[in-house]
Amino acid sequence: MANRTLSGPCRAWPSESAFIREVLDRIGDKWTMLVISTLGGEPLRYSDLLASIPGISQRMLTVTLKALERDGLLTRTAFPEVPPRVVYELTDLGRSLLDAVLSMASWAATHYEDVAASRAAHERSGVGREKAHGASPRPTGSAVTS
Amino acid sequence: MANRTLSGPCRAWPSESAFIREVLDRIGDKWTMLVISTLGGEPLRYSDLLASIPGISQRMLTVTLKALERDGLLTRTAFPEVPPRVVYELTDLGRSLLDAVLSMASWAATHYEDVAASRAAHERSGVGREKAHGASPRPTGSAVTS
DNA sequence: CGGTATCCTTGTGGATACTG
DNA sequence: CAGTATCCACAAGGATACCG
Repeated sequence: MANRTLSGPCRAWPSESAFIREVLDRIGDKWTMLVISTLGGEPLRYSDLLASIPGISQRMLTVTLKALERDGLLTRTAFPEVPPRVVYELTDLGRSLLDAVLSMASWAATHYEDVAASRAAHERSGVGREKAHGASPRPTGSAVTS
Repeated sequence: MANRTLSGPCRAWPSESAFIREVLDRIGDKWTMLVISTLGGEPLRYSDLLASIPGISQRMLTVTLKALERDGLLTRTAFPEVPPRVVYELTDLGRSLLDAVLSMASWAATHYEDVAASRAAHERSGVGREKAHGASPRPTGSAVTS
């Protein structure tokens, strides 16, 4: 589980933007989270990762893996055989992040439909059209929740 | 709090890539997490957000807020006063995501130094040089952990 | 098998100016 | 105050070809 150090009351501190920026710049790209979560179960080799992550290109897999290795989130182990075999595995640090990633995935799995519904609703009441929410009589000074 | 539905044993299922892709495409951009975490404490108005999130442009704040509103993660309430006042507030759905975001921030705060250290180490032993890790006694067919 | 190298398209987002 | 509109730069990333 992720440490719960700072989630006492549900209150976010403003000055921590820097940390969020940091983590975002590292794992907020298109593939990093996917690689981490795929590697979460067990060590995998290059070709396995390539196959397990639909849509990723060789280039991006390599780039992502190198970045993660540099940051100490995974290890790359090459066996000098022929044909070559290379295994990637999360470090403890990597696994600690995995927990946060799974927290995200969990949220996505749970609330996916809610988001989809909201999107659909916004499309219906639509682009350019005024949102036809049932007859709010607009008393003086009433706020408009768009 | 994030539901912990799928974080039993620390094992990631492969087929959930789709969900991670979803959540990533939504909140993986440069500002979304920052806006959510900034809005986590209390409702804020446009100008507050602009001031609280260092480096964000008007354009990106507007774009991000609209996307979040569409997805039902926050509400926009405009008070028809002069000068205009608009307040943004997380919905319950948004707050549920906030928890996962804080989980990320927590990880960043806790492990930031580890990552920085690893990066520094890779720069030192660096680009082109072999990593001189102290004598791990490799058995026959020794794998190379780069 | 496990990558690199190169090229080139695209999306993201910054700067700036203007509006209700 | 709270946006919109327009233009543009840059880098992320896909396609393809090749290498040890």
